[in-house]
Amino acid sequence: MKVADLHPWPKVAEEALAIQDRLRPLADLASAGPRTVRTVAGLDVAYADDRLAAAAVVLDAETLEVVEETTALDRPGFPYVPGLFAFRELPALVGALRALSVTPDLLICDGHGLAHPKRFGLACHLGVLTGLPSIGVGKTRLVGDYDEPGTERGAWSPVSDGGQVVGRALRTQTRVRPVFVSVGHRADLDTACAMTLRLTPRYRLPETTRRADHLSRATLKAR
DNA sequence: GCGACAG
DNA sequence: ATCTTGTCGC
Repeated sequence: MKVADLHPWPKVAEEALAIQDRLRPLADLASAGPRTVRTVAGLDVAYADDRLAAAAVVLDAETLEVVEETTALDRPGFPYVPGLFAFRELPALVGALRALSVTPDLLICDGHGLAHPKRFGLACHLGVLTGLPSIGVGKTRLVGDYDEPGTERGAWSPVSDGGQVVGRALRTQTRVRPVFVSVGHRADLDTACAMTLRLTPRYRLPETTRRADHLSRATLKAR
């Protein structure tokens, strides 16, 4: 699939922050989620020494069967800095997405979207770059306060930051710690949570990110 | 000055 | 993210 060019890529935090400020207005956080979601793409990155491997796995949203999977190798071009995480993984992720022959209906990112200090996490950034609906499903909180949701699968509670609801703590498995769902681009929070639940029939994390996680690690070992 | 801090 | 042994449980 086609993805907008990244250049110029920032080298330091100051430049990265400027890019976030410039792209933030382009994120569509208001419109309703896609009407029909037939395919969903999971994305993840694995690290080793001075290398990283990104993987994109497209699943049939109905059967959860693999439709296509791609990978891309890269070198760390930016350090890990909370809030600027996207600048570390985006190049590799975009590489994997460009290798895809199909265009997924929704992107499931391993990290946050709106639930970010500048309201422009990885999911927003990737959504703007691809123009595709995207959501963020993180394993831990980055910003915001929230009450522990009920113990049953499906229970959730809002995550608020600066007097604004930026996402939800969603229980995907009964008595298992929740995941953090937030909007990225062209998707609403209800749809994001509904999709997350559809993708977690058995485990805490979406089947999409689990598959992408395995593939990225295997790719790193293979070379 | 002391915590908090996606992966 | 990654480094790591054993251990509890299906």
